[in-house]
Amino acid sequence: MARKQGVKRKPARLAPTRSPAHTPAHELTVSREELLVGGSDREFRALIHDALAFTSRLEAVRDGYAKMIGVTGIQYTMLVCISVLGASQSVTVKAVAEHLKLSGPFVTVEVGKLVSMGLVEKAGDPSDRRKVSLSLTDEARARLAELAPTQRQVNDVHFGTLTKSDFLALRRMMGELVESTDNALALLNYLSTGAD
Amino acid sequence: MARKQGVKRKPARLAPTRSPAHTPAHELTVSREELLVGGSDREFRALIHDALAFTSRLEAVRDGYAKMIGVTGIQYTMLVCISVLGASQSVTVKAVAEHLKLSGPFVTVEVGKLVSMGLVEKAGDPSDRRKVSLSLTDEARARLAELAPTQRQVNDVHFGTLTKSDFLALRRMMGELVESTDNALALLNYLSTGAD
DNA sequence: TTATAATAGCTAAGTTACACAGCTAGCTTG
DNA sequence: CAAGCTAGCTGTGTAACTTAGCTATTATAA
Repeated sequence: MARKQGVKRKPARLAPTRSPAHTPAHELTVSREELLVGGSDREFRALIHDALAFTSRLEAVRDGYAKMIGVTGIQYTMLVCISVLGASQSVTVKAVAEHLKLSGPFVTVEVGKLVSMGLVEKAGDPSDRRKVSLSLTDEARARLAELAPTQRQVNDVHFGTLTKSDFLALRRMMGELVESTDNALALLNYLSTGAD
Repeated sequence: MARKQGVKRKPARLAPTRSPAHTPAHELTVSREELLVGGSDREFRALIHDALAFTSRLEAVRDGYAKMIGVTGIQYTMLVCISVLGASQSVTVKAVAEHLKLSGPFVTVEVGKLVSMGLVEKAGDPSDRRKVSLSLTDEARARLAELAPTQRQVNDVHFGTLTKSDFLALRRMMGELVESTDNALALLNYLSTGAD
């Protein structure tokens, strides 16, 4: 308030710190007994931390693949999404947006870039002319295909510690976690608006 | 080039699509037998998909907490980081950057905002005056603390499907996965520059 | 049949979360 | 004390989003 910045170029020397007296009494961030170890949520916090670190790296890997074929991370994701959805249905902008939980306009813009790069084709839907039907070009399919050997090597290293039963358990847990995630989000929304 | 935009308002009608003839022959993205089910990487892809969805939601939850105490997601993360690291050491900008794998300048800027919000204090380090020592203000600690009841409820729902042994297994796997992640990233980097 | 909603997509204009290059202040060492 | 290192800062750029609001088309109700 009283302090203006920009007046003096060199910042005032900071006062020396007092020693950190820290009462480490974090409050618990979970209460289910299954998730506490020795009454502490330390392991749980560590799990969250690791999970975040893990997928941040997962995204880094994805960005690497993306770069290899000359697109950005989200564009790569959209290419794969169009490829997957396209196997069973006509792919609209809206379908991509919903599947990736992105806004329609954002998909429009990024798909537009992919079109001008020659990686995606837009076709009108004869039955509903508001819709556009998205598909990969042969070029896009080729680029995706040439990534596969790299992906195999990288994934084999990345997931090299998992046993078969680890894999199956992880697969199951992730599925369950994703499902309960919407409930958690809804609860948070309720708590942060209704209550508080 | 030849095409100007803005000249015609209505875009040319798109040609109707050909039906999607899709050869679904995706190439495998893993080769370790432990990660294949019936010779297919479908389950593996689904796992990756779920993992990404899971942490995207985890981040949404985090953003929700952040909003409740009036900061952005990354600022909330930095507050928690300063709190955790501060319990055992003097926290520098660099320490936060390394722990969260962010660039130093980014931490500088965001911490600066937290300082002007009155949530973080910067103090000079008497033993090395290049360093600044970061700590939470009482206000910040109070805001974090008032979040805990919400977090407990949300996390109990979010992770309500995990049994104790699930939790422990997940914790172990995540730890392993995070470790091998650096190797995977290094391999990818090698493959995408050295080779290819 | 005409209003009138909906719906699909698009354009424009932000915002947030980052990174990198390059700078200065302070430390260290020959 | 000059060279070189390190911590932090400033400035600038980019990727990844969002919301508001528009148009074209389709569905619906009066």
